[in-house]
Amino acid sequence: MLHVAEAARVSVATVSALLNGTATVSAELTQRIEQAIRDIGYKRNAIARSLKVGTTRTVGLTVPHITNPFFTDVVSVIQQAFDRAGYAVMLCCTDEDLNTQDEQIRLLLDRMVDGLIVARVGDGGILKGIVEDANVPVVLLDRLCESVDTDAVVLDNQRAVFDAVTYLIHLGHRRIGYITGTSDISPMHDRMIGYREALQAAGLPVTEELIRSGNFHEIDGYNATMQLLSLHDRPTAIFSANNPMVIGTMKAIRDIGLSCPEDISVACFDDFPWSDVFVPQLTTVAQPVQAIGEQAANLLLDRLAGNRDAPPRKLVLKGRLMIRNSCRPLGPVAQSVSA
Amino acid sequence: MLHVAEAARVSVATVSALLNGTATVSAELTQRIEQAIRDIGYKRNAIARSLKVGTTRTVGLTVPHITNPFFTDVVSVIQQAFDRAGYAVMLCCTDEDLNTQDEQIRLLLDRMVDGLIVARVGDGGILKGIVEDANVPVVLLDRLCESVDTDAVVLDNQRAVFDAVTYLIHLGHRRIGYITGTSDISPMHDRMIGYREALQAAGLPVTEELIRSGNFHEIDGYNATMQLLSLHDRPTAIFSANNPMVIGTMKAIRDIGLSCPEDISVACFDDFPWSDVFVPQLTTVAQPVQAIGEQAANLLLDRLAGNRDAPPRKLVLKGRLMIRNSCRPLGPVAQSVSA
DNA sequence: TGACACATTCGAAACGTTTAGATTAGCGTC
DNA sequence: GACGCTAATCTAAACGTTTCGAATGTGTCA
Repeated sequence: MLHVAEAARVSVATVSALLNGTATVSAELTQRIEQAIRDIGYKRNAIARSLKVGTTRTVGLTVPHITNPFFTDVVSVIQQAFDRAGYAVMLCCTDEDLNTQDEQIRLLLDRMVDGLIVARVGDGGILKGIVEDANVPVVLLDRLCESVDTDAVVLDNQRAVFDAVTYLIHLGHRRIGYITGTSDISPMHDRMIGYREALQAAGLPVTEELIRSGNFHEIDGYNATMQLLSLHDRPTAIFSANNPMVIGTMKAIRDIGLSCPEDISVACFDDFPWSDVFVPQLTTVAQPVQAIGEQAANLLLDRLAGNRDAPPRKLVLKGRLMIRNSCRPLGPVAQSVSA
Repeated sequence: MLHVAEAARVSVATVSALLNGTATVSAELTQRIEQAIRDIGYKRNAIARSLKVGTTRTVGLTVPHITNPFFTDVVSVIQQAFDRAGYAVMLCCTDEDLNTQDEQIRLLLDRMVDGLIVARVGDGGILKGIVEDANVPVVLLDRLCESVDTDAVVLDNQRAVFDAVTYLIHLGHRRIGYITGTSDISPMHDRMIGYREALQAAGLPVTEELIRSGNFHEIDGYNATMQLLSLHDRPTAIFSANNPMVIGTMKAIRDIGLSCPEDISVACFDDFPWSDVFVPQLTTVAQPVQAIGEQAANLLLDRLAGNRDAPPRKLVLKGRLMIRNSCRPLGPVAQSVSA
């Protein structure tokens, strides 16, 4: 900027004023400055600017795994929203590990991000302190946190699973296996409640042997399914509360020589673009990823626009049961066949 | 840092020296400073540091669409690699649009990223100038650029498609539809050559009516497939050169009332985690996403470590044909049935 | 005792902006 | 012609670090 100022024979203050529109600059100087900028190929150094104005127009986004299609989609939407608003997004993957998450958040905070969107993992960590300090606004995504009271957008997970399991019950299923992730994050906790309540509402027993948990990965879904399928009285349907794990479920069903939906019905959380193209077409609980991403971005953008004092806002969106053909109705005959 | 210095009754220079290990600090002062840092909860301001040292330990990454599973995986790998090296990653999606890409790159450059990994779109734009200025190192990912001579890691696309199409020919297919993206990016260009050469090597004619192109989206694949399937002499196999588009291909096949592989064989580029779980299990060309991501990150990290003068390095990796059951052998009888 | 080397520590000038407040010029008014 | 007002421009002090070179103190050796 100094060079530009010299070339245009003005002060740096005038150049800055012109660039920021903070003061009126005469036509003549405007002309000279713009010429100098072109000649020199000057680009404003946003780092120096950030240091002075105390804002980086950059936000941090952490998710457990970007390869989980739910997060892929949400990240995509969030990125677009911030892009439109002129913000850059720093992306971090925490790999479902609390220490990693804390490191990533520190990294982001070091770089003076203006705000944070966090699909948190585990409980505890430095997040609580950051929210309490209230220096940088935080929006929780997908996963609430008991101890952290801040803006959030989540799904009504309990209701979504309740509906899905109730659907299975209406089809005639009585023994419904349930595969969950670790229950220290709110969606898994809430989904589990939805499962139990659906059974109870239908007067069915909650059988602990039908509930298996894993660490969100395909292999965990595979192992859990293997266990369920080797029960002496195996379930006629399986609901997987996590998307990557359902791949494992399908592989286990295949490897054990069964087929879906003939031998076992399957439903799961999160929709895929290809859900209705391949066989079986999976019945899923679709999350409104577009809305989730946009709302999360909007909550943060609103804080960044200066609305700091409003009390924390929690947005709860509804899932949608996408009924396809991976769950089959169970008549008395069918039941005895598959049992 | 000023506050820390005051609290510890030392100069800021000493605090800085301790933090950076650039000079030896006596045990006593070290103790006092560390205590002060804890008391105050001091965090070093990386923005101010960046301004002074001229480096941000941040890199920019642009991809056309993060929802394309190939890019999802590669982004994930790259993010992890830079995370390990203590770098933050700013992610941008260019939506296959050159202007958007240019804006994103400017945004990243404004923020003084130390380097750039670009899965470019279109040709031209500001990339060429940036590489020539050589201020920030650039690594091209997946897509080469005639006019831009810099580090790159790409697939041997021509060979990969040659192998896949040759496989189809060996199965007995003679009329093989080909669906490509816009040919202004190198992979599409090279894959097309692979297709043509495979046909020629087998003494088969290259029929232009069997070649359709679209803009990388599912809907484009759908339309292209619809066109191919309504030819009076329709192909017995379709190869889709782009992953999202193959979803459209499958939907078109379904909507038109045909089935794969009975009526039409399908193969495509890029593997999915679920490729071998659902029916039909797609035959695909798998890219070594892990290697691609790591190599790209390594090329850039090497430049960032100071190796600026080495000539541009082009890494070409091999694809792998994953043969599953979405392509069926075509005997004379089968051929007449499907024709 | 003075000179010298060495280890610590410090003062102050950068880095490239923004911005508050000072200065200057131009103009109308009385 | 002095005065005040406005508009345009400038000067200089930040922002929070790093880093160069100087200053200080301590011990060693001739």
